[in-house]
Amino acid sequence: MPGYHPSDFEKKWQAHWLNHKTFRAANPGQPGADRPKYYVLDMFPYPSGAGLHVGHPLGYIASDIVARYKRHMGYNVLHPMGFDSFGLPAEQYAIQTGQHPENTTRDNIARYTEQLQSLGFSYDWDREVRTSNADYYRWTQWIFLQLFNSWYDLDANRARSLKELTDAFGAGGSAAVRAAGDDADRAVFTAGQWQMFTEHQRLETVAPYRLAYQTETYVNWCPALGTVLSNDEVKDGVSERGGYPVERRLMAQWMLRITAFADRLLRGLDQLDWPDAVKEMQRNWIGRSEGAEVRFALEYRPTDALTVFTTRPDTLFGVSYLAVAPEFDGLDALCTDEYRDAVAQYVYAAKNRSERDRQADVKTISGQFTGAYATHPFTGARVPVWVADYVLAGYGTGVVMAVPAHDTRDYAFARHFELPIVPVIEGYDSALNEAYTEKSGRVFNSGFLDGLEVKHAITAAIAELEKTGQGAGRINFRLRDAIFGRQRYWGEPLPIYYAADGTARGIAEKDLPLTLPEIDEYKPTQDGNPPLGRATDWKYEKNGAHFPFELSTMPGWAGSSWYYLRYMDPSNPNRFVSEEAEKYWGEVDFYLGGAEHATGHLLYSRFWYLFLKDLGLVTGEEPFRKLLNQGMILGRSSIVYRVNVMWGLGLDSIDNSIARSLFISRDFKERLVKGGMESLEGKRIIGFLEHEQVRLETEEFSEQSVELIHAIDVSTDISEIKVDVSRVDNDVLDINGIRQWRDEFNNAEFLLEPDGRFLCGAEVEKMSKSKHNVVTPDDLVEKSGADALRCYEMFLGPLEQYKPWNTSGLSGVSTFLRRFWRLFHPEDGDFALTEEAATPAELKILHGTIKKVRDDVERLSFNTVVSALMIATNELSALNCHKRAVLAPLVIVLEPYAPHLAEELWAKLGHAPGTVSTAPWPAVEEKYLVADEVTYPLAVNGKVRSEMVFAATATAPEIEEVVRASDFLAKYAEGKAAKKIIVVPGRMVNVVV
RNA sequence: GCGGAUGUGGCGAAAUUGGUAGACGUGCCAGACUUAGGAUCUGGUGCCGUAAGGCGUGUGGGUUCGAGUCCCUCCAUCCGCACCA
Repeated sequence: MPGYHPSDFEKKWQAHWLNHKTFRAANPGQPGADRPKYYVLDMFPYPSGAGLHVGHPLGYIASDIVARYKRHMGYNVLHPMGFDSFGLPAEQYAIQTGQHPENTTRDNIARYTEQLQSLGFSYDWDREVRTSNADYYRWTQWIFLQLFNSWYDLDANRARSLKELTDAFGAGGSAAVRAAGDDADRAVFTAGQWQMFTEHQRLETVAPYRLAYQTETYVNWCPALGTVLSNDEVKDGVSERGGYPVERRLMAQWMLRITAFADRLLRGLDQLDWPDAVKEMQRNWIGRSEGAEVRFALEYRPTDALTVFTTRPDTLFGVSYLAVAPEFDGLDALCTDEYRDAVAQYVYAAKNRSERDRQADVKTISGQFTGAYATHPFTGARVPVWVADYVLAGYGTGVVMAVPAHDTRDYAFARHFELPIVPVIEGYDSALNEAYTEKSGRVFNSGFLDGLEVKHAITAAIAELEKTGQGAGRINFRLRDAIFGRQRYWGEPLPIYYAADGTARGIAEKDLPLTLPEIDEYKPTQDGNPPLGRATDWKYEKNGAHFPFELSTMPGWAGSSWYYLRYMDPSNPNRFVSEEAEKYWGEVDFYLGGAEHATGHLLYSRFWYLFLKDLGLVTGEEPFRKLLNQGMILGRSSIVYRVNVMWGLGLDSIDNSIARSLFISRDFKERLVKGGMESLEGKRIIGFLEHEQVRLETEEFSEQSVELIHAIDVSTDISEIKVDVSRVDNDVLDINGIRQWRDEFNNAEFLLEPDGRFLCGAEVEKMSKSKHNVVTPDDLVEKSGADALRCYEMFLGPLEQYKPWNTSGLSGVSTFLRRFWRLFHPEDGDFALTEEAATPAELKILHGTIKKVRDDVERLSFNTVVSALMIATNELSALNCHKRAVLAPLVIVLEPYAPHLAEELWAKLGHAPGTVSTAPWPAVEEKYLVADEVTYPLAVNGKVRSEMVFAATATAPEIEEVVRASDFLAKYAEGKAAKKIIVVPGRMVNVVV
């Protein structure tokens, strides 16, 4: 039977592609690798139990279009897919059900794979990676070991191996190196002392230099999940996943020293072709700020000092107090006896306020004087030291110098505690009741800084601090080292064991992978250990002895920080990626994914890449050259409105005692809201009750009604119930369908619009099961085909935008594909094309379309391509064009968007199956692109007076001639002869008289 | 508060360098054809107005012969960060 039926061939081609490995990317040495490479990458999904909804494929479709387009352009395209398969949801499910996360993960991946394949993506499935496979995470563990065995040399500004560090220690002691990290944690020793160190001492000495290290730190502890969360996994004081409360807790944690790379991570952004929003977020997250470190000697212990970080050393003469964070280390020692108790009390209260409370109410000003005084480095004045919870322990030194006149928070604090406010920059006005925070103005009241502009005062102040040894210029970063351990099961085990002397050591490379042990339950142990504490035999065997393994596992972002490298050489047993493959594929040319990974995954990946580069393991500059964020497709929830009414048949039969619920169509709801609840009593509401075929009215009878139902009371507010969107079409509720959906609707009454329909309200929000607004691709593919869905998702609008899903528009692209099909099947019969030569009109359509599609894909404007193809199809239909010369090239142009249809037609055109994807992009013949005619505005002395149409091929002299000969000059230039005629090609003619 | 983005018909949107605003698609209206279907085809559809005509790209202003597009002002919505010294 003829006609366009995608189900006839879509599955066929998908199977063909899979069986023939049509989209296999060639690695160096394989046939095809001589072509230029192009690497198109999707952010791989976490395979959740819910499967894909229509929002998920949006980015995959776009990247697939780019991949397919690049194949036509002659590239060797790497376009892989895999699964980020370690993660919390599978673990939570495992805790609840006892199911091994491996099983649920495997099932979910199977479902994802099936759904992805039904959409016709051109992935090279041979390269699939799964982060939870031991073959994969062995290399995640291996990279961790490299981090564990490296340190960061500030002089060379790169990561280096520990061997080089210990060599340096042996030659020059601890003074021989400058390393990233906190020197306060590190021992000072000479080369001679190093030589005498035992192995244990050496390991202890080296530990605080490592790029993967353990430390006691305040972490976000989530009791409900039994694990530590990173800052970006905590939103508003609750966990991003699950929404459980999160508290601050001091714990020993594995950390990665990402801060060592802060400056390079910041500077690298400049050369990336990424959305500004993402780059800006990363800059913000890294938070570089220039300023100075200033030492304030303590009055009673002049050998000790409080060091502050400030970006405003120019305001030093305006300091009226110092403030330290409640968590500040030497706080207790700082206090005078008189104030010790009060301070302790304050600190206790401050610490017990949860992070959320502290953030929620920044307005409340609190603090406590410590009794201590420091000495001002320039004036020698006494500066009181306070403790205040507006000072953050984690930023700078945990101590600030307060300049109330020029800082909003200091100002509020000083007003509250009646501390002095000393203006030192012109611009402060005490009458305004606010600080003057502009970074401009002239300095006064400030000794040697007087008269300087802020900018110069900053340099001068720093110079003075450095001269007197009381401080120095300093650059501070907001970025914190990344916590790298999770107290949970479903993640990569850290390849670490603890030797008899208690030191943490990496396991030998030959013992990788360290595979997850089987355990009986996935919860933390009774005594609060991570789930791995349940494993029996979780011990490292070395020389016949057994040592305990680390119990925490890696965070979710470990595996995703390097997966794009594994795709290059996915099954290499000897190396995480071979040198040749890494060198060949290089950087990812085009990376597509959600903006939610802006500061997590995308920053960690860059960090790992820079680290691997320092070790000489990768050869590019950055992992992802070009990045694009696809927007989210939102659901359109359908809402029905329910009121409780008392009602009966006819006036006499009202049963006052029985309130029944009634579902009312949207318009009645609006009337009720407008008129208030009384309107059901006071005003006529006419509508049909669905199954009784009578009118519901109030007070007044209607002549047409056979039986009357009186609503006499509305006892409750209108309640809104979200209903399954698959039972709603264009806001019209399928009442029979909804009756079967839920019991509460089964015997419900529905008040209909006069035309007999029941309308739902709508709300646009994230797709989620609980809102019943999820639309899955499966039914749509089944009904309209994958090609239609692909085209439609692109047609929806600009890729980056957030947009609501609306299934009804799908019919438009279905029609387009059917029409395209018909160009090849005249009269909707058999495949038949004529061999006639194309007319100029047809060639104009053809070449215009080839160019338009090419240009639009190049500039990543995916939506306008669909329109262009629709217009071409409609125009060729109107011309009744069924010519091979015109239509064959269009099949290639269509292929990235509708690959199944293209394959089908390509085969019918007589080509070998599966070859359309590599057919060269048709050449554009420019001569067919020009317009027939162009309208020129005609102006006299720059004032437009008229317009004239010229042939598009008309030259400037020809146009001048026509203008001169026309009555234009006589009419608008009052007959004056033209001094000069200026022709702007395609734009305008200006006559100067 | 800081940073980023976006405002165009009933709806999704287009207009790539300033040059006929609203292409294309939905939705709606009318018609054709049909053993009424969520099929196909044709025409119409920015707003006001019977019409002539007028008004129209968030607001107000500016540059220009000409502004959705460039400049300034304000407003609204969304996203990210947020006591970062």
